Amino acid sequence: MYRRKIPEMAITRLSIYSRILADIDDGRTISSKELAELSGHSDSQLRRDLAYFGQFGMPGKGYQVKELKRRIHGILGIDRAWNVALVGAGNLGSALARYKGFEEQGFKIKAIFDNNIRKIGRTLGNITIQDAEELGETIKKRNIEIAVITAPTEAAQEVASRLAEAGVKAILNFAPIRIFAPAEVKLVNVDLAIELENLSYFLAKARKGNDQ
Amino acid sequence: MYRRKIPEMAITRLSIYSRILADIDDGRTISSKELAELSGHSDSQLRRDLAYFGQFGMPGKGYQVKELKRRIHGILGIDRAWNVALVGAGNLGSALARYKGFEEQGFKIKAIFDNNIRKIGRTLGNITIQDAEELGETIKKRNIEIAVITAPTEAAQEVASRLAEAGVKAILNFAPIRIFAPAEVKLVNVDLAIELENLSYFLAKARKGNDQ
DNA sequence: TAGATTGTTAATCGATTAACAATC
DNA sequence: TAGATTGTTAATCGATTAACAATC
Repeated sequence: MYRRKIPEMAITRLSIYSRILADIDDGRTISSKELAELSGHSDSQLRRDLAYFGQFGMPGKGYQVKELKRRIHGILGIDRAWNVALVGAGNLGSALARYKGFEEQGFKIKAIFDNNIRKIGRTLGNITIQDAEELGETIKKRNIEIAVITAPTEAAQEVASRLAEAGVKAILNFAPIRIFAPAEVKLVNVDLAIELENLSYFLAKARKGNDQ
Repeated sequence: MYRRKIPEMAITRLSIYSRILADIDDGRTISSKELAELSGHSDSQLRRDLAYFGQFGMPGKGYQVKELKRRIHGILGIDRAWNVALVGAGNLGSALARYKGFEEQGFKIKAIFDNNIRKIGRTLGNITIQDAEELGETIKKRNIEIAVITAPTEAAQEVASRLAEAGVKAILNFAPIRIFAPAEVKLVNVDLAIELENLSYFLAKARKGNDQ
């Protein structure tokens, strides 16, 4: 086992392997070749990705599916539940609050905040929307470590700062703006406009007659 | 101007530069150093990203903001409007349909499909939800080139195949599954669970006492 | 002209792939 | 044992960074 800097993409791929493994029987073994093909990567890369974290397989046999799942879940931190707060109960926030997939993966929404007086007190997926003023106190009280920002662009930085101050350790930001957080807070951005622009770039390029 | 393979990340960064430039006055010039700082990259990288597409600046002066915006918009294909279809009018689909940001960037939702009889005929952000059966015909009739899949996981591959067959050129897939499309269809996946798992990986690592 | 800043090359860095000895 | 497949090294590939001649 040798630990260097681990490429972020390797973590993303571990999530993908884990997704594929979920549909595979615990009792059997699987080779790096088979699992790699199912997930759209090379066997070489899969073995390399796993090697960052130790030895998992049996030469000549492959990987014990049950054990491999367990190890990958441990690495990804999804062998336990995480408490999550959602800030911003607009369209996207509401959709995420109702999305079953999070709960299934162990991400439990424990608080939802908004500053719109008409939304405060209503419930969303059986969580009561709270006044954003209560953010700091609630986050501490409910041991919330992950926050999802679905607030409007103008409010995003202020929200991020307050989340960091309240002790949140990781932020998933959907506001289309660069936000700053202390170095100890892990920040990931999901920007839907950027994804669409990626598509339109390819379309425009194809139109101009370049080689894909 | 020299054209090699252009890193996908360079395109993502162009979107970010474009976002920053939107708030900057058309009349002035801006140096690679200033724009790079505002967007969180290096000046060297910014010049490199632009260089893939030609010469934009004036040595000694910097870039004319108005012209730079125009060129980047052209590269990204956001100097025109694109017709978009949304497949799946559930929570996420509804949120995206109501999201103003798309329209502003020139991504115009021209059709929404679902196969739930109770949803068909209702409207979402002034588009009438249509029966998914009408997908092929409608896509052709309305010149839709981009589709967004917000259908359930089980339906995603079938939807993608029908979209490709109908002539869609690019697909943004929100279903947490690997889908296949013909090589000429550009496919981008946005997977919320993977993003959250990226966060939990870092949290779990920090817990185990490793260096961030 | 002197100062500033580009566009581009060459050097560096990091990630992926190929190959294979070790091992079941 | 023969065949299969791992874990890891070395080679390759690609992206980022540093440096600077060209230019305004």
